[in-house]
Amino acid sequence: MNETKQKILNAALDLFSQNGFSAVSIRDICKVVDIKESSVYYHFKNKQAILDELLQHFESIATDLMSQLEQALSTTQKTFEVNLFKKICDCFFEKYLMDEYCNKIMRLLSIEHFSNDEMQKIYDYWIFDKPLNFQTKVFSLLVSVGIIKTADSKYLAVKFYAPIYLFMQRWLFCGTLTDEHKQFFRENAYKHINNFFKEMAGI
Amino acid sequence: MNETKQKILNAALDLFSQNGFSAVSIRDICKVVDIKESSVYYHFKNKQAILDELLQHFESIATDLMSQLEQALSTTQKTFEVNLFKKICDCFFEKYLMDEYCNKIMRLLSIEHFSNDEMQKIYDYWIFDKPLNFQTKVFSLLVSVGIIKTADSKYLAVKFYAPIYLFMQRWLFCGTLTDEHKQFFRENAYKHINNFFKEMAGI
Amino acid sequence: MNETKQKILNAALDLFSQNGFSAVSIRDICKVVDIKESSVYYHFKNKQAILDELLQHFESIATDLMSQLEQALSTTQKTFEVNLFKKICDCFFEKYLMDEYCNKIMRLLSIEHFSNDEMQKIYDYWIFDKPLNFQTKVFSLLVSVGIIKTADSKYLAVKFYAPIYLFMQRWLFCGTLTDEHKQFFRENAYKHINNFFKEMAGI
Amino acid sequence: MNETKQKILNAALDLFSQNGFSAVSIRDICKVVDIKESSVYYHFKNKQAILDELLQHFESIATDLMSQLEQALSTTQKTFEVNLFKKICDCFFEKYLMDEYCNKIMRLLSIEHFSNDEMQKIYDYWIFDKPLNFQTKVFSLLVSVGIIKTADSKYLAVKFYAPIYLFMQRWLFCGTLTDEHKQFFRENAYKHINNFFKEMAGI
DNA sequence: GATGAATGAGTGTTCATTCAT
DNA sequence: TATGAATGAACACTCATTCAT
Repeated sequence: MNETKQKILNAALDLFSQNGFSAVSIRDICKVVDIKESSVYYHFKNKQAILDELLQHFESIATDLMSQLEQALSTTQKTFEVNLFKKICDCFFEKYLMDEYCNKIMRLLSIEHFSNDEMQKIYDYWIFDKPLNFQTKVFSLLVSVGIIKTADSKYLAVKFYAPIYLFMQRWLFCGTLTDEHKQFFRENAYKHINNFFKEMAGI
Repeated sequence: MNETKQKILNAALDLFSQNGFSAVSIRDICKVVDIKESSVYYHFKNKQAILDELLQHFESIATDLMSQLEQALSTTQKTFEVNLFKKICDCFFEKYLMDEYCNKIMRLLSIEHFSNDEMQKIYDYWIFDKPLNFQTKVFSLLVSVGIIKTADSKYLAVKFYAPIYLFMQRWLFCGTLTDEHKQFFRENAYKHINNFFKEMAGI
Repeated sequence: MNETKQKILNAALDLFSQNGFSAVSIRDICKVVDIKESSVYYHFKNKQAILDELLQHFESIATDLMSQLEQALSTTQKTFEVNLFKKICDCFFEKYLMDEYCNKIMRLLSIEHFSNDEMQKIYDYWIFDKPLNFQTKVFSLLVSVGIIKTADSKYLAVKFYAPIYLFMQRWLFCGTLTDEHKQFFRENAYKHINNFFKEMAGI
Repeated sequence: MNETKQKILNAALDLFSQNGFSAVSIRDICKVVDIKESSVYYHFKNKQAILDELLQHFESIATDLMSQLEQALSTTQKTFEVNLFKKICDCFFEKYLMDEYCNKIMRLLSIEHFSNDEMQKIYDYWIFDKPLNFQTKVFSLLVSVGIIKTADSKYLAVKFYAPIYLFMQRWLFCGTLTDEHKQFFRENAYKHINNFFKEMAGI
């Protein structure tokens, strides 16, 4: 892709994820990229088009990761459960929640989903519905193979995901995404996951 | 308080909670209150002052409610646990999370905490730290009196609060605060609480 | 009416009538009125609203003049024909075609009616249809009282009005409306009218 | 001529004649021709140069037609009057007023002559002065050979041309040049011409 | 208490044009 | 021949704020 266009996208993502779409002006972006405002309109139809391209790219990444997970889930047999778990850690935590690009988009969605219907939809889908649905399927599997006794896999998914979501909001979606914050998130999240499965096994 | 001033505060809160502080103009507020823009400046130094007064009012409410809870906690003895539970439901759920005023402020904080340091602090304190701390104390009590075996009350607090927080974000802080959304939240939250204490008792 | 608002309307009319609506910027108007651009938006919702107010004022003037003429026509009897003729000269020529305000609007319409549907309608109505209709009625009357033999009053109206329309375009709607141009128009128009009625009488 | 250049000229004429010169952007033209904006500047020095070339072409066409008419007039003798009449219908009506190219230019001139001195001159010359002058000469001839009694051939020219000019404005220079409009014009114009000469003969 | 009037700074966007390739 | 990339100047419009009344 064109170099300037990519710079604009990068700068826009940085700024949007920190202040939201509407609070960032074309001028702000241009200051970072060091081009004139009119030049932006060579690469993008309008401000919204920058956002659209960022969101579209995010959705293609997220779609890909999620389909990898679905794939892993559908091919999982008793003996491969460990692999599924590893895949979830890799695709959902590292490459999704903690990935710099995805994370910035999520913070942007967190800001704008209040006043923008389209972003509300994307937010709900990728932050709530999709993860919870997938995790529900995972727990259904664990129930069906007898690892877990409880039948309400939907509630299990909430119990599993809610603390992670809380840590996300606490450490990943606040201010600048520092390594420190990332570390806080990782520690708390993994501690929770371990505890969760320990208790699960206990039941 | 002056009637017009109160009208301005009400209109501002409505609009701020739906679109965020910076996305709402003085014009927008005045359209609702049916006054001229310059009149606002008789009652408030500037736009920020409206926000400040709203936040201050929220903090006084929240402080009061929380101190009621702390009070209830400190006077709780074995026999009064049910009263404490009722108090939490009343002061934390009904009068705090689901109270119209508090809820609007929280949604406003949810929007603006990304780009505003002061609101970030208020958000973290009243949405994360304060509730989690209080609930940690409650679980400590329950442990100390032998109702609960597990010792990690901090993690218990997260496990208890995180689903509620997720439901808040899902049903209370999205779009307009309809009775339907409130009902969704209430159902899901209370179902979780009941399940939580059932499991707790089981352990 | 507010003084500044009136100044804006005057300046806008001057500029619009010379260059057309879209070729005139808010800046241009402000330079003339000596106010800042943002001040315009205190008095008018947007640029279009200035135009709308000008057109509306024109239409109220024109409506009034035309209803005076219709009135005069309906009360005309054989002996009052001279009065009707005088009324037409006064209301149609002096106060309509050659009136400064109306004339400027007509020139503006002449420019913009090509690319603006609403203005096309106004142009057609006030420049073509209304005058031709009225004049057709006048000739019908003259036929009915036996002054004129020919029955095709519609064509008579065209023959009467077309040269006037041509002189309008030639002298009134070109460049600045100077007294010289006005005089050219008046001379040619009245010469035509006299000739026209002389021939009429002859037939 | 270069193919692309011709395409640009065609597209420009279409657009200019509908919206005027300044309301049409290089972008608009390029969208039609399907080239990039910068390419235009290979063929033309600037936007104005496109207009100049269009106008120049029109003037050469018009000059040619008019000199044909002058030629026809100068060689006309009593017996050839019918041929002159036919020539006028052909060269002035069909190939000039109703010719697609000329018509578009005339509409463009009609729009821009208000704010552009050069186009004002061209407009006056080719729409008013030249036709009226020629027709004056024709009527002088008709007077000199005794067909017409009246001596004021200038006024005769106006009486002849003004209705045609009015029909032009009414049917040819408004909106898109449809066949329907063309037909309206033709009917009304020829009806006028016939009537005109009938009356003439009668006198 | 309230408002009419004004304004400086800023916003997204369009446009004709240039120039190296 | 054509275009990718850039830009300065302009545009309509918004906004928070001020101040005299």
